[in-house]
Amino acid sequence: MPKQTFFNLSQQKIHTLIEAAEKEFARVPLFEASIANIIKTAGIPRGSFYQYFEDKEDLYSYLLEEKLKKTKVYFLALLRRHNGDMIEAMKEMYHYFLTILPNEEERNFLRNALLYTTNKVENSFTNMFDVTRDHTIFKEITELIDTSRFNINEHHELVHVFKIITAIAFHNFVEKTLKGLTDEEAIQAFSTSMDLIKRGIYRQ
Amino acid sequence: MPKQTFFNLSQQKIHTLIEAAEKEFARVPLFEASIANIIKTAGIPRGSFYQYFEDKEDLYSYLLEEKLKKTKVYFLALLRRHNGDMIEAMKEMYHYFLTILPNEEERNFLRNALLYTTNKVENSFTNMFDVTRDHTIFKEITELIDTSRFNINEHHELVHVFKIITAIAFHNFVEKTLKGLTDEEAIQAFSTSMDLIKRGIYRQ
DNA sequence: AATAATATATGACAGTGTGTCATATGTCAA
DNA sequence: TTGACATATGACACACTGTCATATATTATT
Repeated sequence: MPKQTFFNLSQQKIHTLIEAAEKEFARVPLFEASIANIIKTAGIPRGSFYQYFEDKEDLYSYLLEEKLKKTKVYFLALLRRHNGDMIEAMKEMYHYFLTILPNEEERNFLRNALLYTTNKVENSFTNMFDVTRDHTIFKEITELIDTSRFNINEHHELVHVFKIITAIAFHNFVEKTLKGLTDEEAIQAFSTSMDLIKRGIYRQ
Repeated sequence: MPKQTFFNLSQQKIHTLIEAAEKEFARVPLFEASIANIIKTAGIPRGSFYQYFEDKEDLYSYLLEEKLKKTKVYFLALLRRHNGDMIEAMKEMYHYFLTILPNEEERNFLRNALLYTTNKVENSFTNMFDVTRDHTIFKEITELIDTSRFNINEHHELVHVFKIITAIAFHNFVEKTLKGLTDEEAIQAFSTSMDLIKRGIYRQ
């Protein structure tokens, strides 16, 4: 978490800094990103950076979490729109990330995050469902989900269902990027996988 | 790929170098690993390292691929033992990685690989099934798998099934590590997920 | 055996980046 | 006006990387 000093900064300065950081993290993945570059772009002295943040990762985690928060909100909206059909909501989410994301920089940032810190991102997303962490959000989500649709015995299996769906979604995204699949191919592959787990992969 | 010069080295020297590298990559994830450390442990001059490898990643990828090769062979053996039941084979594989892996260093190496280069590892594993890459291995595997068990229409859906299973396995491993779950909890969670996708998550 | 051609070894060095710290400057309450 | 505290700044020590000129070994050629 950034230090209080950072949050005390003027809106203007915060904005400049975040812009500079996003640019750098869109250019290269975290491990290649350099503080030197960020402060050069933002026009602040080296010492100041360490006044605001612990280190590179501190700043990165902050940006990432902010983006994930928005993503979660968006997912909730999708869930509502699809009357609690988790899989349909996720399909649209996937589609959104592939084709509708606004600008190049945003897409590159996401790409770098997913390719090089997959576990961090995936886990943060998955944890939307984790009861032990945040009761309110869990309740909000589970209320939205149409569990009658699911073939589950106990309520806690719902968490597993969500994890399965996201694990597959992330896997597909990574594969798409690494193999250079087209958006259509990726969406098609994801749909196939979703259909498979819907109906079950073993014969009844 | 390491340069020819590396492979021309004496068995002794190769062994020392690999030992040193494995130690370093078990200590920290790739991005924190330092060549300086490896050459110090191996007792070779800096210049020599660059005579053998392109850079840090070159050496790392080589080690990882070697380990993955062995893993794939092991998985094939498991598949045979379980008469082509992919899910049972994967359950045992998961169990093997969690509890039977020989020594601490091996476990840490794996841990760092899976937490920080998940996509690389996961994809290499998944590609066992990729027809476009290596026909022979694909054939060998598909012949082992008892497809009659599966609820699939076309043969290519088999690839999806494998991807789904591995995606979930990797996800669970990462989650186990990050949340510090016990081996039993992790195996239990994985089993639950497998059972869910076997029977299908949607009501028929 | 002498020489040339080629492969390998070595460590000094320039370049780049990180995190720290002593010092300077600003802010605000007593 | 002063002191206490918060913030800003850039020089610096340290760590690591990749390269290159030079030294040495190996093999082929006459």
